[in-house]
Formats: sequence, structure tokens, C-alpha cells
Amino acid sequence: MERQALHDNVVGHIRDLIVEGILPPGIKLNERALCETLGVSRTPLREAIKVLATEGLVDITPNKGASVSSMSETEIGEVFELMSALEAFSGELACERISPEELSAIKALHYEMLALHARNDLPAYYRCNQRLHDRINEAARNSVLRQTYVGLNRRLNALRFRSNLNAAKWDRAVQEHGEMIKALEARDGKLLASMLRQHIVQKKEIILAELRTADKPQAS
Amino acid sequence: MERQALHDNVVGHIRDLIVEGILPPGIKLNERALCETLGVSRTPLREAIKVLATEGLVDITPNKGASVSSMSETEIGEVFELMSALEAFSGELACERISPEELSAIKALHYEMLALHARNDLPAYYRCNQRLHDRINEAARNSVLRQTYVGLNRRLNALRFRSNLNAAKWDRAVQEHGEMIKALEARDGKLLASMLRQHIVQKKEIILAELRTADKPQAS
DNA sequence: TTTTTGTATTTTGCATTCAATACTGCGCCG
DNA sequence: CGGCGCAGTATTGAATGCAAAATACAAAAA
Repeated sequence: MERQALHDNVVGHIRDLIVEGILPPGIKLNERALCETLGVSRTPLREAIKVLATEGLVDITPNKGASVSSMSETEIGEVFELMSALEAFSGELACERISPEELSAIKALHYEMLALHARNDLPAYYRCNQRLHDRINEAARNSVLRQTYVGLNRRLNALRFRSNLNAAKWDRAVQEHGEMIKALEARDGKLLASMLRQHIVQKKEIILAELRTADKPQAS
Repeated sequence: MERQALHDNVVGHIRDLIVEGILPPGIKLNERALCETLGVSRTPLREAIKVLATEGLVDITPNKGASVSSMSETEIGEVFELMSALEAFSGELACERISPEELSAIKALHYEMLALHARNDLPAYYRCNQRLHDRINEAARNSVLRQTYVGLNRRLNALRFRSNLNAAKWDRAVQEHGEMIKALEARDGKLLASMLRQHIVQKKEIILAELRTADKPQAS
């Protein structure tokens, strides 16, 4: 194993632990414990934590240590809001730049999602959905946009809201996807952009509403 | 001075050196030298470098050290492209959320810019311009958007293209600003967004063209 | 003269060590 | 009985030390 790989691996490893939900939001990161888990000393580990903090996945409190970032409701809303703009912009660019092969791949994913919807397999549907949006983002052919998108997406994934969509909303999301694919095929950038934006805003509303109903009962 | 402040100060300090152009793109960051300049040991310095690398201001080559990031022409174009979307979105949100005071402040900046334009003071105009766009971005009231915007802006500022706009283009930019202010006053989000986007795309074209003419002569 | 190769020096990456701050738990006092 | 203070411990932040890699340089051979 190369020498520098160590540091980057540590970043990637901890990031995975966070995004996979193994390290849930708010949990304290004990340096010593993580060192033993990852088999490295504190120096590279601390470097990794600083990096993850700049990525927004970790919060550092001076002299008190680091913890997995737990976003406030408003911050979650803000991330979704920005995501809506990035998705919309991705869609618009994708309409100009997508290749036939990429379009086919996206259509294939869409059909896969139709199947998963019919089969009522929500987790697989989510994974497929993520991949589809990723493909659109990649089709925009802008690596800076891509980086930004991926970074924000990780912050959201770290929160692990696998919302259990009710049937009506799921149906609607599927239908929206269908229309979005049509717009992409027609290379109608403006239309796709506005649909994607609306789609994400919708998602934001659903998840924020769910967060509120999930928190309130505990308080009462 | 607090204990943790040290690390963050190191990040801020080096970042300033880069954004101010004291450390120009491509230059190698000698750890030992920087340690002496900043009066810290290598540990916090290296942490800072890793952070700056995640911010995109520094490139790290394994076992070879760090250097101030020098973007390719395509990458610069990509950053501008994303900026155009962020500015547009900021404008749209600002139209919904801006306070009368914020609007007044922006109008004041605009008038200041008119004066500077008349006085032909380009550097001051640029600073004012930057502040105006910052204010719009802040008026969008989305801290995540703000963070992303600031980060990208720093990467561009590090490149230090203080382009010496010809009169016609400068006039045009000033006029566009006037129209943008009108749209903001009218709370016409869609209009402001499209204008801002066009404005930044314009800026991108100007700067990329200038980069090409600045590079080609050296090669020939 | 140019290239190549072997060595010395520098520089990077990581581990360890040291200092300072925060937490814990126990006794003491109110 | 409960709150407060103080010692002890743990944990964080930074400096130092050490091994591996890269660079620089010089001498020798083509």
C-alpha cells in the first residue's frame, strides 16, 4: 500500500462510516477509539477529521472534539434548496450535452424504477433513484458542479431519512420522473430544469414534514 | 489566544496568502518555510493544507507536496458556469426574501459603482462589484448557498485576473447592473436570475478570451 | 559533452511525546 | 440530602522524532 493512500483512505473510511449511518449524526468521535478501529495513529486521523469538517460531515468544537454533524431543520432545508438549484441546472446542461448512450442508460434506469415501483421495493427504488439523478448530474459534464453535488448529497445521505413514502406520493414521484425523461429526450432544458427543481422542493417538503412528525411525538 | 484558534488561523492565513495572490497559482508550498513564516509546527500546518486542498485552493501530490492550485481553462470555465447558476439562484431567492434595508444598501453600492465607473477607477469598481454580488447572495438567506458561493469565489479570486475591461464592455456591464437593480426592486426573480446568469456567462467569456490571448503570445 | 548512476540531502508522511484543557468522581460543606 | 470544590484522569492540541520517498548533485562512463 502506498504511503499517501493512508490519509485519503482514512478520510474515505470515516466518510463511509458516516454516510452509511454506522456513525449516526451527533455521535462523538473518540480519536483513540477510531485510531484503533482504523489502525492508524492520531496524526492522520486528525487530518481526516479536519477534512471531513470542511466537507460539512463533522462538527469540531474547540478543545472538546469532533462529532458527526447533525444539521438543524433550517440547515437541512437550505441544503435541499441549494440541491434543487443544482439539480435543475444539471438537467438544463444535460439537455445540451447528453450523449445518446447516457440517455439510454438513464431511460433504462427509469424503467428499472418503474419495475421496482410495481414490485413495491422502496429501498431498491431509492438506490435506483439516486443513480438516475447522479447520471443526469454527470451528463451535465461539469466536474465542479459534480463535486459540489456529491458533497451536498453526502451530507443529506448522512442523515439517513429513508422516508416511507405513502403510495400517492410515490405514484406522483414516479409520474414526475416519466415526464422528466420525456423532457430530457426532447432536450427541453428549461422544462426539465423547472421539473427537477419542483421535484426536489417536493422532496424537501416531504422530508421536513416527516422530521417534524418524527420529533414532535417524542417531545409530547 | 485560544488553543484551537491556532489551527483555524493557519488555514485563514494561508488562504489569504493564496487569495491575495501573494502565493500565486502553481507555486510549491514548502512546509518548512511556511512553518517559519507562520510560527507553527508542521502538524497544524499540514492539517491546514489538507483543509485548503478540500476547499480546492491547493493541490496535493502524494509524496511530493502541495502547491497552490492552478486550474485548467476548462476547470475555470466550469467554475464560472456553476457560479452563473448560483448567482442566478441567489437573485431569485433574494427577490423573495430581501429586506428594504438590504435593498437600499445594494442600491447604494450600485450608485457608488456608477461613480467609480465615471471616475474610471477599475480596481475600486471591482471591489464594489464583488461586494454587490455578495450582498445579493446574502439576501438569499441560505447559509449553505452562501458557503458554496464564497468557496467558489475564493478559487476564482486566487487566479487574480483583474481583467482590464475595454470601455464598451465596461459600459455594458454597468448598464446590466442597472437593469438588475430594477428587476430586484420589482421583485422579478425570474428576470433577475436570467440576467445574473447571462452577466456571469459574459464575464466567463471575457476572462477565458483574455486567458487565451495572454497565453498564446508566450507560446508563439 | 551528454547521459547515467550512485550517494547525500531534503522533504514528506506518520508515530510518538509533551502540554493544556475538559471531564469524572469523590469528599466536604452547607 | 444536595450542591460545591478539588484532585485525578482522560482527551484534545501541538511539537518533536523517525522512517520512507523524492530531489539534487556529482562523478564516471559512453
